[in-house]
Amino acid sequence: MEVNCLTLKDLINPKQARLELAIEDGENAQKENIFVDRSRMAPKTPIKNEPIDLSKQKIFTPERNPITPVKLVDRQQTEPWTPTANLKMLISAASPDIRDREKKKGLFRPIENKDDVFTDSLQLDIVGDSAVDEFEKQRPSRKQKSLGLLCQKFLARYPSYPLSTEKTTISLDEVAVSLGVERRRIYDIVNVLESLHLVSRVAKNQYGWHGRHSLPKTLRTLQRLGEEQKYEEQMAHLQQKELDLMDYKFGEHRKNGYPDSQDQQLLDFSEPDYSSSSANSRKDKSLRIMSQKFVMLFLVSKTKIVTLDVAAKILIEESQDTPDHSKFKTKVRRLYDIANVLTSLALIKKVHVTEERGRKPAFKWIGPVDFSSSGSGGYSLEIGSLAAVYRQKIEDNSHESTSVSKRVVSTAGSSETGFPVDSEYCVNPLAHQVFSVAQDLPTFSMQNSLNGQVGIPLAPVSSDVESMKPPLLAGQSLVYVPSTSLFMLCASLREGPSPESGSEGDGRSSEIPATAELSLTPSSQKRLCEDKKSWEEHEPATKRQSRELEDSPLSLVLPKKPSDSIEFAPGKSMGNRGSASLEDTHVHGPHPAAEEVSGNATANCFVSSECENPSRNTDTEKPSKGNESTKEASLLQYLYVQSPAGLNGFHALLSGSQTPHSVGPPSGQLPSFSVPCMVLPSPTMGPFPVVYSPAMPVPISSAPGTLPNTGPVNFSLPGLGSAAHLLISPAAMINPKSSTLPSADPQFQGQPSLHLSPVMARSHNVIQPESPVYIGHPASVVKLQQSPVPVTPKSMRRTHRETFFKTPGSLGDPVLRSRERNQSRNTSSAQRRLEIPSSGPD
DNA sequence: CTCTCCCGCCACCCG
DNA sequence: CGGGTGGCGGGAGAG
Repeated sequence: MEVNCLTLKDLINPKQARLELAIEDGENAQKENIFVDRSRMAPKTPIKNEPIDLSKQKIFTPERNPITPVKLVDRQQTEPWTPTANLKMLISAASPDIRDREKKKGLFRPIENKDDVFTDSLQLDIVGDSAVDEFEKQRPSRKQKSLGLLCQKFLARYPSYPLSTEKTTISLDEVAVSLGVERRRIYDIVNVLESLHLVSRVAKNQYGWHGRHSLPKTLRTLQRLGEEQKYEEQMAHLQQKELDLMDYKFGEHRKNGYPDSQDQQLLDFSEPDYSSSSANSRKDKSLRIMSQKFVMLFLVSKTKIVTLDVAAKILIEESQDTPDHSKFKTKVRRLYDIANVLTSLALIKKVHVTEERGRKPAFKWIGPVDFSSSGSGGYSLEIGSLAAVYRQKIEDNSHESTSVSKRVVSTAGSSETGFPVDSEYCVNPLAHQVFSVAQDLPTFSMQNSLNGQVGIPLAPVSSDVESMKPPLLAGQSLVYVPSTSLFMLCASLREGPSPESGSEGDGRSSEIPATAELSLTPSSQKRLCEDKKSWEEHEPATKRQSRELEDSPLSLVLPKKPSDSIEFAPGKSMGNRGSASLEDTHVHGPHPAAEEVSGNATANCFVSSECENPSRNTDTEKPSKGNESTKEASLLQYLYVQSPAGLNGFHALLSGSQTPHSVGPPSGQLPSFSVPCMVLPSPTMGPFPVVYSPAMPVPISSAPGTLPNTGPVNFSLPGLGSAAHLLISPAAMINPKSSTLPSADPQFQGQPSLHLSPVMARSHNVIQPESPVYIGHPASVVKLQQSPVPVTPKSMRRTHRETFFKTPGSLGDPVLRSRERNQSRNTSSAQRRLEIPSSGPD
């Protein structure tokens, strides 16, 4: 009720309402960090504040950050109505229908306006005087209402990696109100999130927020399922067909007898982690299932690119729907909805695939890949049928000219992987891929690569690696193309495919039995769910964390922000060696520029040590590691590789001593490679050498616990400053994209960074802007730049937040606030509602 | 034009 | 039955 009042009030006098809110904020800010605060704070900490649309939004610029709250306030005061409000008014005036509609939605609208207002205000600041632009932006364009944006807002409310102890409940009503949308839209978001286990239904109108902790696991499961479903095959089949037939007729493929029957149930493993009683009674949950299948397609795809039409066709086939055009159309619509959510999760990114036929909308998986199915290795690619040769051109929307057209020959087994695309984005940089990439690199624009991010395959994906991996050569593993200022570091850790898989399976099994079992049957899946559930619910946080490590929240991590730059598994933060080591490293190494080598070595040592020490991988290791690492460091040997001509002065140091403990190629063919390596960029790159020391040897799967362990990758940039060091967890490297993208997706990435030490943050801040790696990504840059200051409160804050959950410093954090708010809400829904008015509408 | 996908009607289902 | 859910597809904005 009160909510209504509030909204009405707002409606009547938005400005006033806003002020009131502000006041309240001030009052309550400390106990309740509310959105309101957020909005105000936003200027300071843009990151959390606004969900940034990775793919779409270019609007946001660093400038925004500087904005001071004061200004914001002033502006608001001076401007009675926000542009958005005006716009809306105009619109409603113009259209009676709209007006009516507005009235109907009256309750929601106000809030929505508020949101818009804030957003607008920010934008305005950015834009400056250009009223026109402002207007344009102000207008509640379709984009502003897009599901993706909405989803980002939604996600912004919750921590990506909530503490295990903390249970966040999501009230659909509340969310809908606070986001100013109809509940219907929230369902769309929640359904997709639920399909990934980011949330689960707790009760009517109530969802539990789980965050991304289990995402890797879920993805792994989906990948496996996808493999079982032979989606890859199906996709290949469809693609091939398209080549052959311009007109695709539904039903043609069915004969293939792809397993479709099980899907429903299998996919249905989305059973909530919370023992949600009611949970999914919905008749079909098709959106959820669709979402899962869609994800599966990416996961099984070698290219990690899925065109909507193919996805739609596969889905239609499976659903046994009559393949009429309308169905197809509808499917595609749904896929867009799903894709929007997935995009806001930084799991996929939009691209276009150009084939003979023309350009097709598609999405590329940019999320974590380290979770790779590896384990069982069960399903080997037997895609002999794929022997289709097709040429695809993938364009990254984000940037103009660069499109790479590649010819992909998929021969049985190996070829598919060869997709340039992957390499392009470095999602899964395999040695061979790297090669191809290198050739193509010139064509890529920085942006592209950046968007895609730099990827270092720390944990080779078994599937991909196995079949395709060519022998690794020192030269191959690292590619640096100065000309484009794009540099890619690719190292594949494991060589022996077989060994890897085996090891992986073992390790994994040991660690996560449930996973191994996933298998095909629905029951198993359910089990999975249950396991997860129990796991989350009952398992001690510490244990859980350790496990999670494997899962790789890490992969998500790319340092958007200084603090974020290094993400560790959330759990890790607590005591994991990984984090500790990193910190130590930072502490030690930061100073001397000269340290490029020595310092790097040190850093590497740490990393390598981790790698070398299998034990560490397991949960056993701890902070103590730092010491050990140091010791070991001394032992490490590096091979200095002169920059190949092509590399333009890029230097690489490879540690020869290291041997992949877990993976250890039987013959030790490429032992040298498995080692962490240091890469020193040439002058081109700038003063700072980049050191990359992936814990290559450890296949993720093989040493699940270690995963994170793989050890952080160190990039040290002596030139930048004394302290400039970048440590990137291997996992992170794997999914550079995600990390990079994160900029768009502040919350996710930002939060994870538990371990960043101030130094780290500092260094990042300094470095990133300049570092080639980051250049391409506008968003990332922004974030990075956010805190030019050596140690930004923000970064610190985050760190604390993540690590300790709640700290004084974190107060300012919107996310945290929201989280807290939610928790408080949990207590009573009624209260929540009450709160909403005041706090909710930020 | 095509691509996207918002919007909200209305059918399901559950309590 | 009422209300929470969510399938579905018309139709319009964006490019």
